[in-house]
Amino acid sequence: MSSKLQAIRGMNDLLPERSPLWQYFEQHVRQLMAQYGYLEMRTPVLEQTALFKRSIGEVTDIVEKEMYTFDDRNGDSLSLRPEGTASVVRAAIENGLLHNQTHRLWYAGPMFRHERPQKGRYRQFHQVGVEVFGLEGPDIDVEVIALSARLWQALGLIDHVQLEINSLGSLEARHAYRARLVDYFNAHLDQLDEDAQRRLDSNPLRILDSKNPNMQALIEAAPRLIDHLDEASVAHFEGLKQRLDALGIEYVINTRLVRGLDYYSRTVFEWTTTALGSQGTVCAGGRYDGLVEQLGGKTTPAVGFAMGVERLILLLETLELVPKAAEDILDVYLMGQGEGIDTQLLVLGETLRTRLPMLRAQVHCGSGSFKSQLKKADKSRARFAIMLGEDELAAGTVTLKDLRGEEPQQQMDIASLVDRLARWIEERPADSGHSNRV
RNA sequence: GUGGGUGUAGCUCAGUGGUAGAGCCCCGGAUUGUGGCUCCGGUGGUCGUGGGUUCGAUCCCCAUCAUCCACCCCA
Repeated sequence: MSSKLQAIRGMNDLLPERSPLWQYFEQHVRQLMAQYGYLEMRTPVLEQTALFKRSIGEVTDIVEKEMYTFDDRNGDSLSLRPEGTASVVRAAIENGLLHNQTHRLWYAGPMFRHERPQKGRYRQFHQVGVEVFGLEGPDIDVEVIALSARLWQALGLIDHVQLEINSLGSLEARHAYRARLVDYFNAHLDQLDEDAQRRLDSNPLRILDSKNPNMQALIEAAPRLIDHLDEASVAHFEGLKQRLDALGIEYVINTRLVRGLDYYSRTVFEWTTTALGSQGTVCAGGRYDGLVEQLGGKTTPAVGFAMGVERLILLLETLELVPKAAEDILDVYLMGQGEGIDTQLLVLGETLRTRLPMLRAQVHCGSGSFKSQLKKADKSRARFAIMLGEDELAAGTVTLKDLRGEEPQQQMDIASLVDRLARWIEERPADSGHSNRV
């Protein structure tokens, strides 16, 4: 077995059969970002380990036991990025993007965490994220949430996800609350399970997230972060809710909603689903006003989110929300039989692609009976077969066969063929099936 | 990192202590150059890997790797 070459655990190949699905999703993302005027940022997958230690938090699980960290040949400690925000902030600082400017940015790409793989969770996984710098009001928080809501709308997911919001308050308010919470739990130490006792030191806010039914009463009675916010954060949160209401975006306030990463403050939100088992969060984000400064830039308010692409695609598949047309990759399949026909097919294919750049055409290569070629044409999911044989060659025509409709096949010259296919391109279904839904 | 389930054909899975099967897929055929439905035929597997028990293991045992689900963590 040791000699067998295989992919690294938790790292998956995207097979051709599934790539149209990903492209369907990615096209919606690109269109969405364009709609809001967000610009794409691309950063390396490798960074200095120190970047993540300083941003995510030295004692978080992600940094302590889930990062792919190794020494470079010259002894520098490098890490594969476990998330996108730290890199974007680093790049923004390094390239001077944050000097009294605002930026609305997005990114997409692979992230790496050494976790035990399970449904919707892999060691190399993909995120699409948004980061906005230089804007401090709840208005931009709402824009970012509205942007994500629009994506769910476009993908047909809006009825299957729920928005949860909370406020973590200022850093000071949160630290003060954290102390109160630790006191509270310390007073009831005997009721805490093993996990909770461990978290009491590392991340006490996470105890509020516990799924242990035996602790729910204790958690219910715990002091609530939302009751201990500073005044400015309360106003910010009110502003957030008021604007969400104005946009008709439904939400629930989840006072137990916290973040695994240290850099968040004030607004936090999560889009969740019940359709994916235990990996219910498909998108999460919030405000991180302190991070830029923490990483050496000048104080800059910031807000953003990241979504898990694998989880969203899984959700689309589970709910059967991917329009069939998204998996059609061909309009026409060119085939035929006879002396020198293969060359004629290649020529015709190139002619059609030149005349109709939007046409998706594939030419049959290799041998095969007429029957088997037609079978391949059918399998290819192309709408039409274009057939060329000795008859057509002699007459200077081609035969167009509609593989999916009622119309009988027809012999025609090339000009008519181009006209007919041009009409098809006009009427063929867009693969963005849900975007027109109200 | 912890617990449990599963590894047999490209895919989904049966199966037996005496070296293996189905369906789908793929290929070919059912009169000339016509797919989808049907029928017939065919290709294809060192039964995840290594070791042990045994006269003999795909089957029992151990280990290992992979995968799935949950915990943990998180998008």
